[in-house]
Amino acid sequence: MKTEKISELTINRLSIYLRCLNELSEAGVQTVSSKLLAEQFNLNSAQIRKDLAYFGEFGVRGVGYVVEDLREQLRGILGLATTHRVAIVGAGNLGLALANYLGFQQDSFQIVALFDVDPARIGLEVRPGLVVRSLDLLPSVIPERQVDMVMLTVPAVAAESVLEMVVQAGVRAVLNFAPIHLSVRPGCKVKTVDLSISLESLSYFLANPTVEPQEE
Amino acid sequence: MKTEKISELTINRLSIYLRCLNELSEAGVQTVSSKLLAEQFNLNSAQIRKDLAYFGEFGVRGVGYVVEDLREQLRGILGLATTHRVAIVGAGNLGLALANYLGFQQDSFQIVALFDVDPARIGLEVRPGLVVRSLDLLPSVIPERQVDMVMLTVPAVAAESVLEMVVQAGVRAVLNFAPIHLSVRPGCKVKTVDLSISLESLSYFLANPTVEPQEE
DNA sequence: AATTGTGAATTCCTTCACAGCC
DNA sequence: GGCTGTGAAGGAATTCACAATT
Repeated sequence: MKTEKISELTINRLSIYLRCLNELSEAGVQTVSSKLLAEQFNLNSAQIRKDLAYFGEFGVRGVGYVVEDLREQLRGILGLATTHRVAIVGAGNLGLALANYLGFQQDSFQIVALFDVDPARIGLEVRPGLVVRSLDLLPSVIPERQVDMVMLTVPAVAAESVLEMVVQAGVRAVLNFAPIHLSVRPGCKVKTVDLSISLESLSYFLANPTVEPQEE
Repeated sequence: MKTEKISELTINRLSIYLRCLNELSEAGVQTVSSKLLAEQFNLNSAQIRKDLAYFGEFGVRGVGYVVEDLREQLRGILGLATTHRVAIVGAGNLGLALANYLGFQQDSFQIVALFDVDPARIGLEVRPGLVVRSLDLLPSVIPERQVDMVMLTVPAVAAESVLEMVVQAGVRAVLNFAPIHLSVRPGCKVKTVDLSISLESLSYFLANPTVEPQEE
């Protein structure tokens, strides 16, 4: 285990490797080589070995990696061994879609609270046990329900002030869907999913057909 | 205008600059310096100047950039002067949320078709003029409605085969929400928005609190 | 005086290539 | 023989620093 700082790019790839290991495990595969993993997502095998080597020596020379072992290691490294308790702020189309998205419920992320400012939405029971509550209740509900992560699906103009509330309530990880650059706050990690940027990047590609399409 | 290949990172930043210029324009600001722009999203001012310099000399030394001019230039470069016609494949929670998301409708992206395989969803009128249609109709509807972009909101297992259909129908730009690595197809650009990766990266941060939070 | 545009320097990330091990 | 782990090389992106321009 090195003490070097580990880049976000490496962490993102660990998620990708883990997903693949889950499939291999499902399929009953015992071991896998970095070469085989690399071919799945056209990456370089040395990159995979380097990524993993930041965290330990998980492989067996001449053999590869034991699927079950590496899978458990990655789940541990990524903090997925424990379930995260997630709140969604903003019960519009996107917020509700995320609340109902099955991909999260089953796994390591559980939606445990849902907030909005619109009185028309407050009280709506999205599914059994998950009711839209007033944003005013956020400061008390977040510690009460032990929320450790928030998804922000509020309009861009509201995002900065809601982030402030959320950080004050002790949350240290936020996934922001508002198309805006949020100011950096010590101790709180914010990741932004910006659909406009993605769409505009596709638009650029369409407008400039000389450029060959490439991996993002 | 250089002939160098321009990185995806540069293109993404152009979108960010454009959004800021739209706000400045709205506020009636005449000119802006790279330094001021940089401070908005803690970037380096040289980076902004370099990004812009790939496409031309838009600035005035000693003055900065004329907001309206640069705004129009960026809209042109990003292919936003013309409206894109977008189809959504997969009318589940996420697909419907995107179909109703106002952020797109007003701007350069117009949702003009919506597909699903589930008979229970086919025929649903999401809003006036936008009805969920059978996936079987995709090959004919896409050219008919002049769709040039697709958002894929189908389950991961279906994504690869739907992508094949979409590419066959002549679409060259796809925004994929399925948590899977899609194979690269010549002439078609695919961008993936992978929420699991984002969430797991936040989870890593929570599990490793020694690391300082940083810009994504 | 202020700010752009850009070569040079730096930092960061990826790939190569091979010693070491099973 | 096959595959990992890693130092060294190579490549890409960012930042510095300054000449050029208004």
